[in-house]
Amino acid sequence: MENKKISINDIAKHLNIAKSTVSLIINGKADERRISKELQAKVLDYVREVRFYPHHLAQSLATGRSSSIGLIVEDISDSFFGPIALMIENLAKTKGYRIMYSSTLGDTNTAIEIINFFRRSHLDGYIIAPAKGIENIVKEMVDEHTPIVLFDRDPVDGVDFVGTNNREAMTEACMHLYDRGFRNIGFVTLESAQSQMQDRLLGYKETMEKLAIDPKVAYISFECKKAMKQQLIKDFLESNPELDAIIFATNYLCLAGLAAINELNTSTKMNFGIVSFDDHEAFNLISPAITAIRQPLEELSSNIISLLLKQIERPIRDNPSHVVIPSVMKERGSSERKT
Amino acid sequence: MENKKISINDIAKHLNIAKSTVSLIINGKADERRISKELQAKVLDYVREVRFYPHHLAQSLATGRSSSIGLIVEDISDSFFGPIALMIENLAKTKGYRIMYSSTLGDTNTAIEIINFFRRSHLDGYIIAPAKGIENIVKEMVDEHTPIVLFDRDPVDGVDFVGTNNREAMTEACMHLYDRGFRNIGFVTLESAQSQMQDRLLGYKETMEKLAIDPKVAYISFECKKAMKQQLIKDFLESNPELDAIIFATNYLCLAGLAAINELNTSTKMNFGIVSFDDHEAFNLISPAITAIRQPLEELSSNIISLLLKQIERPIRDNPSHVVIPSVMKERGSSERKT
DNA sequence: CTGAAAGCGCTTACAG
DNA sequence: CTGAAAGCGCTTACAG
Repeated sequence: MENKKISINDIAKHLNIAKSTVSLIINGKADERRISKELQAKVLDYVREVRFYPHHLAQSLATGRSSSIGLIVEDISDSFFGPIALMIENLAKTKGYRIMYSSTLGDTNTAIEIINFFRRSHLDGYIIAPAKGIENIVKEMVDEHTPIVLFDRDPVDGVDFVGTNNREAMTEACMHLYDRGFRNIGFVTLESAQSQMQDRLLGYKETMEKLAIDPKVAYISFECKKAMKQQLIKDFLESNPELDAIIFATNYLCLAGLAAINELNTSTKMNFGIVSFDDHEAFNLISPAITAIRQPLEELSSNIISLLLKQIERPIRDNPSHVVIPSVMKERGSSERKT
Repeated sequence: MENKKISINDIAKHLNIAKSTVSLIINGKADERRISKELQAKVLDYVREVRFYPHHLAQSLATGRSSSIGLIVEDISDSFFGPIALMIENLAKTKGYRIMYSSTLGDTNTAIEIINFFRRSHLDGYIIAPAKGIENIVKEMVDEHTPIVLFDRDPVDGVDFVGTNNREAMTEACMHLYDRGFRNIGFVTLESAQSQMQDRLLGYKETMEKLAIDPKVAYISFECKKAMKQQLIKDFLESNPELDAIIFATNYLCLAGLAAINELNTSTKMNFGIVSFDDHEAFNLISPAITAIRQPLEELSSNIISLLLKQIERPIRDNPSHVVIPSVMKERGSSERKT
């Protein structure tokens, strides 16, 4: 009750000094303005006594800096974006920035709404895993000199980007299976125009061509429910009985695929080669354990945040960075030599 | 470049009217103030033309409402908090609120820092899965009439709370295993004073006593790495060879435990009863599939947000709510009748 | 029907 | 060494 929002004015009044003086002292600019140590101590003591914290919004409005970063991902509960969000938050926190986040669920309109909503807060910077169709709004922001880093997919010309080597990693996965004796390698991917998915597809197709293997691809819609995904993959497997290995373009497709494989008769699934793009905490527990292409989440996160902070601190935009951090394959039982 | 931050002032100047008029029109209060339709149209057209969006911070400062909610969880990348965060965000969005989130990683000091950081922004409300030792700061906020809802653990007297029936659900899990012939049921839990963990432990101990079964409990530290957790569980199993079933107090403990069990010799793990508190997307894929106690994430989320919005909209605090939403057990292969 | 003024809680030249 | 003033971009009584 009595704790009714104290302000810098109240403090100034109580201490009989100007509020500018209070502001300077609180912000550690007292020495450079040569304010007496006694006054400083007096103010700081009182500030502590009444537990005064400057109002962030007012500070932001006055300084033009919000100390907040907008993080826009596809799905915060996803096993790729969740950990990245956590790491980015922790890194940002050490530099005094907080995170405002939002999930687009891959929808263009949602993404645009979120971005515009965030822009009204004049955040200091944006980290975005872009949904399709937001190139224009991103360019608008760049034109306004808003610090912005894209990641994971769909780089935009002239904008900092951080991602992994999807195509090469997929090539490696294909060769890995081939080297271990698998000759009929299928690919289960999302029906998606996003660049990271296209690159994975491309890596697969190229390599199949090089190996003179007939490519077999299942395209699954992102929107359909898990049970539906599972059914579609099952259909795919049943109509392509010659397949002896499958590469999944994402870990949740792999999970759905494993459920599908479990439904098939045992003979089919014996000695079936499997590789997943993106690791998963449960891949080690399934038998056989699932071989996975792991994205280096920590390095992705640290590159993202450091590029953004560089832009925030030095708004003179130099050449945009395009950082590619290679994924590494973690071999497990599911891709052991075909016997 | 030319897009340099237009303001309500610029608009007023350009149109030769007062900025208060612009403000009223933008906020849809033009009719009630009987501003001519022509003026309204003129202003709105111009606003659209120059793509003007009111500065959120300035609005907040003037109105005292930030339209933002602080969400403080233990770990945003966790399979419990991630989905809850997503659902809360989506529900909040429909009411015009955005989310600022942060992860405490269970650390008291981190939690207090985060809360104080957020408080400086004078957010409209807070949703918190409390870390230990933040009761005082929570009470402080309540005294200041800050809308706040706690969830998942450690309710505080006089503060709205949403959680599940940990104790009863654990009792159910114990009885479930007992009914299926398991007679030596162990319990693997976190070394944690959090109420939800204590309640699960209590449910286990009580039921064991009732069943005249000797309780066997492993306490694992939250901080230790996954490999370490796995090792500790393995030790526990080896030193208690009579166990024929295990209940895990969280899903990630279960994942670590499954890895531990995999390392044991095959005879031990055959016909071993397993139940996990909290479901996991991979539990269906492991064989046998893992029986789990599922928390109703959607209902938890919707209750949390609606309690908070009620507080925000009607700051006259009435009796605090304490909502308990029962979990339901999903039976799978890992708890089939012992043969 | 519309405008001038005060205020939200800060910061930052500027002046002395 | 310290204070008075203007301003950040809004909203909201108040006045006419």
